[in-house]
Amino acid sequence: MGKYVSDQEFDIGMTSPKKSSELPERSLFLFKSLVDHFIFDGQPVGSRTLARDLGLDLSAATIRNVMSDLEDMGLLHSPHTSAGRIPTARGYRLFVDNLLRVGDLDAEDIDRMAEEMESIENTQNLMQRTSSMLSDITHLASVVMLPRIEQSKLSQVEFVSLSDNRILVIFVMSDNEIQNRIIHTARTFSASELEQAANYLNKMFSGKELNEIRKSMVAELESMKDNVNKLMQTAIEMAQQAINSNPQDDYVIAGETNLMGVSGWGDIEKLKRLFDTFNQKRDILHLLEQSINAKGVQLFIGEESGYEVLDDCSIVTSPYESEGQILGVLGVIGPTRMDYERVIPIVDLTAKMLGLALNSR
Amino acid sequence: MGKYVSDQEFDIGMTSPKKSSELPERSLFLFKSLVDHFIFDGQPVGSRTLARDLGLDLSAATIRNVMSDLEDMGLLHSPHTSAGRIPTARGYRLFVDNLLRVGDLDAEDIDRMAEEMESIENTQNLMQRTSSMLSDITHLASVVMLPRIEQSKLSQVEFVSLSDNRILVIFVMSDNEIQNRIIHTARTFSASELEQAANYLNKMFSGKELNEIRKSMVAELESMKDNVNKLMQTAIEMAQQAINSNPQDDYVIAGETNLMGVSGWGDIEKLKRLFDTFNQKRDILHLLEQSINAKGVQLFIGEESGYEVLDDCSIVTSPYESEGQILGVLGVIGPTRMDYERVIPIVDLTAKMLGLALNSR
DNA sequence: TTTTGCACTCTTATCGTTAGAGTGCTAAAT
DNA sequence: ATTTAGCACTCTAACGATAAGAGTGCAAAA
Repeated sequence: MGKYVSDQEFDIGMTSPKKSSELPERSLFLFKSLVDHFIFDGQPVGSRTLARDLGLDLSAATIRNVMSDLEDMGLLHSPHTSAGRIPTARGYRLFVDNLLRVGDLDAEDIDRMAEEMESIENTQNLMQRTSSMLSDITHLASVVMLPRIEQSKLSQVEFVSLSDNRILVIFVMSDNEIQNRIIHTARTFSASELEQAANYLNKMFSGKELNEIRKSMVAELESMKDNVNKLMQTAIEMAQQAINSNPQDDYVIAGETNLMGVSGWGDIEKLKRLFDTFNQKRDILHLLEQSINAKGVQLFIGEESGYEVLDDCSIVTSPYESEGQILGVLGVIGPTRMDYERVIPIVDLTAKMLGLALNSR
Repeated sequence: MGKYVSDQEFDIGMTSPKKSSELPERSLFLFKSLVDHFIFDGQPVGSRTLARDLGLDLSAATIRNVMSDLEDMGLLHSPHTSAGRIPTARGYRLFVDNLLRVGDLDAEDIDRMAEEMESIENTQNLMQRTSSMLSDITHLASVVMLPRIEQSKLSQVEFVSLSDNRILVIFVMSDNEIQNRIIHTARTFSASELEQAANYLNKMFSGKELNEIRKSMVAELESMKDNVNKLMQTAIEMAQQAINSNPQDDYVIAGETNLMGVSGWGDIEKLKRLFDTFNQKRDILHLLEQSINAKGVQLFIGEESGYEVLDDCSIVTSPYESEGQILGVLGVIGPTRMDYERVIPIVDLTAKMLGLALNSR
């Protein structure tokens, strides 16, 4: 298996891309160096350090002037007078939009990942493992939104009669995922009635997406009112009921603990709020859904996410798709000061590989 | 619904219960007061405070003498010379074994809990919600071990043929839990063959526990060698295969974040190790399994658990059972300095209610 | 435009000091 | 024989002063 080479320019922007011509070459170079430096060791970086570490023939004072300009433009920020400077959210944005050169991936990581993904049969497990691998490789927290079952296709319906008017409804989805629900019916149905109903539904809906099915069902129910095949009606109501109550979890998360002990993350109260947010899932889910129609990797840097708890976080997401159909979103969550050059291609590739793994089913 | 009144003496001890006669009444009283005090506000408590807060006609000096004795016996411990004293693990042990008077529960909590439990149909969800409620009420982290599927009874087996030699095996368990697995077969089976096989298995094994089934299967396979009903043999192998791969999670956990920001829990590295332990599940599971044959509530205080990460924690567990059969263990994890008088009856009751909820299915 | 020099600011670490809390011990009191 | 009072002692936490170090900004020189 070959090395990963980014095969597209990442469209990472939410804001219109800055014209880099607004800034002289040198300022940009210094800026990038500063961000690199800060990402590396997490300390505010001052003019001296930069002058020393860069091979350039520039004095600290010159660099100070440049930095002062950059600060005026809102790209840098000083925690206090005698500290160095750190990038602002806008600074990171410029950095990832215009300055970033995403690296290649370690071929070994890729092989391991591909191998493991192929060996997993169950979709739920696949998502779980994908998330684990993603967080292991990036050393960040990782989330994988589960594929919307509405968007996967129904492959087969079966009814199994249990005791006492209880019927087990089984939906076999095209990705081998099984959905099942026990429903209670008004009267008892015979085995042949159930078989008949299942046949009907299979003929009718097999191969269709669940949300498609949901729509046509309403019409179906109408046209059937007088037709009076009571069983059919009940069967469809059953299926309706089974679709509507969708208790599946919305995403899996892994490696949250990687966020503990991130330098500068000393505040335990903040950390608690962050973890609570993960557990409630609602906010994170909204955020992920915003990326579901993005063409590729997407970033939310600091306050850009719009959620206060995530102010010190960056989120890197990518939708994953199978057979041209977007199924969900995955991504990582980490400190704004994360190694974007490394993380972005990893997220990108993971999404693609997950798509492939889902394809081969 | 009435108030909860403890209907048994909790057998909480791991060590042989201390004879309280070894200590004079007054010392015991002072000791209990000190523990109460420390549990309440988390600060080491000194002789002055105790003398003041207790109505007793004792000077601080006297109390100091008593405390000194208690310290010699390993029940108390001073963080440093000029701090007050705090209970040791052995101290807590004495406290819960001999000094504890468990309180009654808030009737409102009980009603809410019972109501919610009844309304949940799916076992997995029941466990999840039970854990959430338990952590909400106690403000601690809570774990609920999932019922061993080996110990729940098989109610029905069904085979559904999918395309390409793939067969969906469905086990309907007595608690309405559904187990299913897709298996691959060497050849294609007709619908009637599958039905026949299912009928056979149902007749053979319905109403039996899975571990029981597993045992008899081996014998079954032997006796069938020459009998040559190939289908049967395959069917049994299928079921065997389905039972063996048991991908279910071992426990659910809720409210971990309650452990963040516990006073004295400032060390973020420790916290990370604790959360990692939760995620790996292995150690916690071992611990829970130790309580599976206890008669009732069981406590592991501080180092008693034997796991270093849990040195500052206490774990309160109780097995839950349904129809006389022990199904699993639930419990809470919190700082050693937790409100035992409140927590113990809650854990006890939750286990009982979970048992009841499982019964009525 | 860049650099040098310098005054200035702010953080961090260190040290000494002090106040307060709590102990342990001894001698007196009950 | 207990209990209490008195007192010296220890340790922590808080405060302030001080000094070192890092980094800035600005003005004047290169």
